[in-house]
Amino acid sequence: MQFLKLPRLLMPHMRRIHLHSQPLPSESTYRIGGIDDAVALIHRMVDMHPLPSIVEFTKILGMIVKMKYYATAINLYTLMEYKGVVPFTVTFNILINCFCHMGRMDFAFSVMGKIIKWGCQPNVVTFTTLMKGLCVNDKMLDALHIYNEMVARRILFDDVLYGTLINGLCKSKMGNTRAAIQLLQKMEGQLVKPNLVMYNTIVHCLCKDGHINEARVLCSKMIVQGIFPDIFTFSSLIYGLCRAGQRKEVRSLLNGYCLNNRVDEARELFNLMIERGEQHDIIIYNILMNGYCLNNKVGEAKKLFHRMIERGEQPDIITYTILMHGYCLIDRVDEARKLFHGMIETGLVPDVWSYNILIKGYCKIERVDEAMNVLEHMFLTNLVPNIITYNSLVDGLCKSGGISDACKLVDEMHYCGQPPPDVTTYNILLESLCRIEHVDKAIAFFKHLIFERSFAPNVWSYNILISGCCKNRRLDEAMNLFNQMCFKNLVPDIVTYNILLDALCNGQQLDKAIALLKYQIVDQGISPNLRTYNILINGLHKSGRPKTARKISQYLFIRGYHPDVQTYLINELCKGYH
DNA sequence: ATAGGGTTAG
Repeated sequence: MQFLKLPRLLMPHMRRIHLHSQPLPSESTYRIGGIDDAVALIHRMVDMHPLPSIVEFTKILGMIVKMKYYATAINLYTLMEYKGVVPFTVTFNILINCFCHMGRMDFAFSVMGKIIKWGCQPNVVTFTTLMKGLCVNDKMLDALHIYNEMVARRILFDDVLYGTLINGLCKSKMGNTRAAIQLLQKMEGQLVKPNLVMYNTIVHCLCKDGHINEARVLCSKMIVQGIFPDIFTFSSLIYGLCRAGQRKEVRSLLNGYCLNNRVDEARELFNLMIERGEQHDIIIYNILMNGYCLNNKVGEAKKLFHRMIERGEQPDIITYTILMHGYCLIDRVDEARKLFHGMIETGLVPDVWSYNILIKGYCKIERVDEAMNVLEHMFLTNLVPNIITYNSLVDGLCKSGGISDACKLVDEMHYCGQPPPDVTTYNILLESLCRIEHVDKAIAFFKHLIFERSFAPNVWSYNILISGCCKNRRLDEAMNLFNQMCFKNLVPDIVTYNILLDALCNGQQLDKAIALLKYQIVDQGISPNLRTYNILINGLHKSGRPKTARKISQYLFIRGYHPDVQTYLINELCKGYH
């Protein structure tokens, strides 16, 4: 792995900068140790007579950008221009890159005007930089427009431009991986050929989205073309196989785990890699171990853990956290704790994340006192808990019946605020109030929060209260809350509608439920989920209307919504949840 | 040689 880690060690500040063109009287080489050195150097250079060449200035600006000091780079450029340094295209490209990273696409575009003003020509790099900026700032349509603009200006595309575009397509909110694949296919007969970066980009996206089979097809294609998978390709595939079949919403409902049998395929791939002597590293071990943990095979994960140590790989903090999480998922928190101490013994310093896993674990098995002890331990080591730490504790306190302690903790957060409570903190309390105490108390507390603590409720907050009202058969109040949330421009989601549908079905108002489904859910473009299906069909069957149930099934089916065997199974598992 | 694409895990 030395090979891969090397570039990371070669940080910009380790480089030496040579001012061959205009040496200073005393020395011709500067050591740039950090951002301060770079800034100081530019300040000295702008006052030299004659001025050093623009190439030297641009080199240093480039280093500053690599250190991610975008605003600094821009300020220094302004100083340079003021002192009479004449920029060229490369300098402008750096500026555009800075503005893109700062999310200021308006300024990035204004640099284009500057380029023309200074008599320079934008080149393929200029456009690639702009395109990347538009992609990451979620303006994919404008990015495609850049592409057309380049065609009009007859600027030749190169592999980096295509790589940028492919990545943009894959990651855009439209999730257009298919378009990216099409673009790749179109390139095959062209001058610029698809390369490893482009394939890896698409394979990674396909795997993340769970389209593991398509990713494999693409891998075969790249091999046929003589492009061989590297460590990134393998890690994407292994990650994809570990997560295959795991639906995010279900995973969260089932407290993080959901079974699939493709982890074994992931392991086969891993073994294949090792047999072939491919490069592999700690990250691949971590991905696979996490796959085992999420699929209820902590034992396998632990075996892998020992194996990696035998092979001379040093587990890192993430390795330990993954294993700890695995044990917490099956409620073996003491095992997680042992690992935690083992980690400290090897000289690793636990971070907030690893503490949070332990705290969450103790809360889940209702040993909140020990969770609080862990919090104390965090304070002792001068680690600052984050909002997840506190929210886990608040939830734990609520679930073990200590709602008043939970309120106390939230008050502390509110008054001494490091960190202050967020909307999730309050939602946890509201949910608990609805469940344990009374919905009236929850609503009163809700109002208090809005007026006294300028609480900004979200859709989830309303869902909690609406559900609370419905469970107490107070449909009118539920509808009032529903209207209130719409009035606040909060858009009800499928969870909101499922709550209402459930209430209508329970209140024998099935025709209203059907109208809600047709005119407020489907017509508004909201996708019904499995739960929606189940609520309605069950409701209709219970009311002795099997014909209507079939009609509704058909209605949903022809619109592309249909449950399969697995979804029914999941529905059964998730009963009682919305 | 100064500018632009994929950095995967909790």
